Amino acid sequence: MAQKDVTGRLERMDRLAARLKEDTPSTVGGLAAEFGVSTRTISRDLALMRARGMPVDADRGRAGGVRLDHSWGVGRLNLSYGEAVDLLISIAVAEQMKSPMFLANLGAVRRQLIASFSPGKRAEVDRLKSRILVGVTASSYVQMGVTGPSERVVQALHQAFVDREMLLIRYRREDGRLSEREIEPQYLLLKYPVWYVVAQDHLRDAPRTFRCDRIQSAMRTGSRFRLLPKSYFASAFAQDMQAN
Amino acid sequence: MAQKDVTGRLERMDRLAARLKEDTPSTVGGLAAEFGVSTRTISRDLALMRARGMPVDADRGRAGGVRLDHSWGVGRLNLSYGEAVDLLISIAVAEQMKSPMFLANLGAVRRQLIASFSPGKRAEVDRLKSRILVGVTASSYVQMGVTGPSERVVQALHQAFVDREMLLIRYRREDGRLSEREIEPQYLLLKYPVWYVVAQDHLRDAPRTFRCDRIQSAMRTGSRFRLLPKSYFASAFAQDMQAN
DNA sequence: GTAAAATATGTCATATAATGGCATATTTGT
DNA sequence: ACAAATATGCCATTATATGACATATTTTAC
Repeated sequence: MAQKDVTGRLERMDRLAARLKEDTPSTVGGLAAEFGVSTRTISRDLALMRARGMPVDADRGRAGGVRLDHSWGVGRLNLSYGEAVDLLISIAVAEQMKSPMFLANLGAVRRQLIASFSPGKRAEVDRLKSRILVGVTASSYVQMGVTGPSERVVQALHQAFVDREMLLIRYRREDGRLSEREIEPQYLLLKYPVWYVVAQDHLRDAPRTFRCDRIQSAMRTGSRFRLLPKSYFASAFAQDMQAN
Repeated sequence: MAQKDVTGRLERMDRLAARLKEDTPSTVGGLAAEFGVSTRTISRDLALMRARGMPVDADRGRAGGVRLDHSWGVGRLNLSYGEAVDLLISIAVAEQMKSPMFLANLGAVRRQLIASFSPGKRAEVDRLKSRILVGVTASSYVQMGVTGPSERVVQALHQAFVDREMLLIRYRREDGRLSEREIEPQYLLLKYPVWYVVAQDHLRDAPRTFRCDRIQSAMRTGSRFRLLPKSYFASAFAQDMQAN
């Protein structure tokens, strides 16, 4: 049944940790029987886990037992760089959206997430975060005309924004006409529920703002651009210059 | 410098994993020197890490070396139950808000999070999630009058909602008058940016909806309530009965 | 095309660590 | 007072990890 070939102790400690997380009452004796080792060994394993920072609680005496402190590690996530960045930014955006329900514990998550980056990456993520702005909520008039943007467009825009890559887009202007442009997605602006791209437009060589749900298609070009200061786009941020 | 007393191999493997995550070029020989063990030992450690699921990549030949696959575990989070629940729910809400920027990778995070729960907890969280509804965005008229709800109120409400505890609130009605009530916070409804509590009101023994930012103070009572079906609150959800 | 630099894996003797079986101290509920 | 639990020390025994060496394989630089 149980595969015993993976190098005994590590394997057992993993299973022990998983077992403790289940939050069912356990005693050293019971665990020993379950894992087919002596109680002395389980005791030693638990001591080791404590030494390695797991808050293993134990009650002595009758009806005692071993538990994992309730505050600890029910969920253990292993995030790739992309996932970590998206999560961090989503939390930052949510916090700026001032609708604080369920955000109480997310500050702690954000801090943990930031701490897990190396200093270099941390600076990179900070820079990224500072390029996302949250403005006032869109007017009812604008909201009427909102259509969910296509998934493929969002995907391409997202990647290009993160990687600072130029983007070829087909854009439907307010008057309904289509135009094709090459843009540098410098900033993103959320006026819920609408996202805008604040970009340098290569067609006119001037700053312009695009509504994401009006972008018909987007293709990455592969060539990167240099960041321009917010002041260059001042007009785009008009009433929204509150954000960090 | 380095503490060698913690039980050799586990400690070394931890440090090795941390070292690989730093993403600086490494070779088996270099690591062996760094950790003061033989190359054979490092090789064995790496093999073990692979067996345990870490994607350790290796290039043979000149200028080869060992790396951690880029898709893997930059950020490692250890979430308490409360944090995991809040995160999960926030992601679920964000996904329902149909503003998909930066949500691309969050599906994967959500799945990982769900997988980390035991089946019992999972059912519990599902039930919780189904008690949160996302409706249409608030009208401009309503948005004008929005004030950020007090942090303490949100905290208490949040806890009471999660724990299904009755709540004593002081509520400022639309006409400005204050009233004191005992409510059962059964459902939460987000019409961005405003949260509503859909509750059973003990004062009138009838369903009522409260705007969170109008709640002046909230105090938990400690006694729990039983869930009522959505149909009981049908009127409250009027035009918003889209959500899960 | 060959040599050098890297990983990968096998084997064996040996050093080290893990284990079980005690014994004993301590806590705690009945 | 007793029983049931954790906590820890000690020691002989066993299992595992380690290093040294050997060899195969892959890749790049020259």
